Amino acid sequence: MTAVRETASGNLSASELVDVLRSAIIRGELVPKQRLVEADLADEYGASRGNVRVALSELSVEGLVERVQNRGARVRAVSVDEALEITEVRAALEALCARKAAERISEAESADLRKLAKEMEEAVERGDREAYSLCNQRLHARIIAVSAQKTAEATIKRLRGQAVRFQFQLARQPGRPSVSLPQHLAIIDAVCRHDADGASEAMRLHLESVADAIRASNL
Amino acid sequence: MTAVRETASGNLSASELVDVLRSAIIRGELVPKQRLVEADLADEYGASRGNVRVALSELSVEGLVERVQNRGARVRAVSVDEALEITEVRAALEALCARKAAERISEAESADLRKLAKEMEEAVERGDREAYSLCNQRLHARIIAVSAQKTAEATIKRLRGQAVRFQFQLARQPGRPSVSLPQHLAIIDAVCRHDADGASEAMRLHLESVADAIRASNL
DNA sequence: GTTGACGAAATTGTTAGCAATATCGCCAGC
DNA sequence: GCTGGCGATATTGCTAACAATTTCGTCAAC
Repeated sequence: MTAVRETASGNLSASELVDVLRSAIIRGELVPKQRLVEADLADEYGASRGNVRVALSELSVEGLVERVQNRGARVRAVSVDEALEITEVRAALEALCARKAAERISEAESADLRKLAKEMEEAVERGDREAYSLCNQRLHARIIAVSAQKTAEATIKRLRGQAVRFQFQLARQPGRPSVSLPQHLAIIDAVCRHDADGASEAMRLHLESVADAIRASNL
Repeated sequence: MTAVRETASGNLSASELVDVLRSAIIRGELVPKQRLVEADLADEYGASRGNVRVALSELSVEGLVERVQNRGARVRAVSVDEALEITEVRAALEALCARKAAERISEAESADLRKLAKEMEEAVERGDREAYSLCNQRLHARIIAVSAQKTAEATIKRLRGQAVRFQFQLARQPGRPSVSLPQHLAIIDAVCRHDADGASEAMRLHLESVADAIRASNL
């Protein structure tokens, strides 16, 4: 006899379960407003209810899950207004990172970034959305890594997790790449030229434009 | 015989315990690097070990507690470098809030802020550090409230909690008020005049100066 | 004197079960 | 037909006990 559920692989520890659930929420496997019944999740992922409980607590601090006393947990639904706020905060934080990155980028990292710029141009040229989206993520991650700002990095990561639904939706928008490509190139150029003010401003403008796109798409 | 510990009042729930422990860490009752043994805390605060466990998990997500698998939890010790990073992130975020506050402040709120400015001047004039420090906190809180940026507010609050040790140390510095007072007044003035750019820049400069003071005090 | 193995004690990780609370369906009364 | 109580069920909150892991002291061997 085969198991009823194949998702339940083995016994997950509390910390593993946090990662699994976070990933499930971010990937959209668990949708906003969906109820998260402790016993069901324990069954589904093959963990004890106590561990599910701890995981839900942590995810609620991260802002991915909403808990109400005695009434359980649900996947938090982020409104458009909230997504805009989050994008503005990200703009401020990533602008800071871009500034720091421009100040301390090395030759090797600089060459790496310029290669990425070329990849992005090519992806757009041949209309490969998938590749462009991946490059986009890599670019933001790379700049944050070069900036070496741990606090900002952790904060941005958490915020990205909350707004991921909108990012996803945005990447599918028709004319989007032709708007964002020049912005991305401007950011890379400024960072590589050690132009701190320029990098900061270019990043801020880029994320302002993201905010505008979110505003436009859901109005 | 009197009880060995009088702190254990009653049975605390998990959510209450989080607040109690957070407060204890921020107030310095539990010092950095101090080990947090689950059984001891349960005993001390009159809660079950399970609830202590959940509370420590949540506080570790908040960045106040450091956990290592199978080796327990301790109060996280924030280094000077980290405090500087945190202050820079706060600078970016609070500058954003100051900008938004300048854009949407009402007449009533404006009058309130100007009254606070007068209070601060008077506190400095009569050398009342305590009062000035309280006004300082109120000012930052007020501007964040007026800005109505929930995401930024939550993020700033968390970061403040982590760096509170340095804030405290800073407030006791001798010449500090004479440096920060004009900055505070400039912020208030710009916000009340609906000068968004000015408010943002004034706040950024103020927190840059805080970063400088931290840098100087611990070198 | 130092090193390393061994075992006891301390501490964390996990699980199952009980108690408390909220939710839902049902039925009487208006 | 609608409203409001009432009991059954579903679900969360909590606790105590058990299992696994790490830490620390002891002691023998070199």
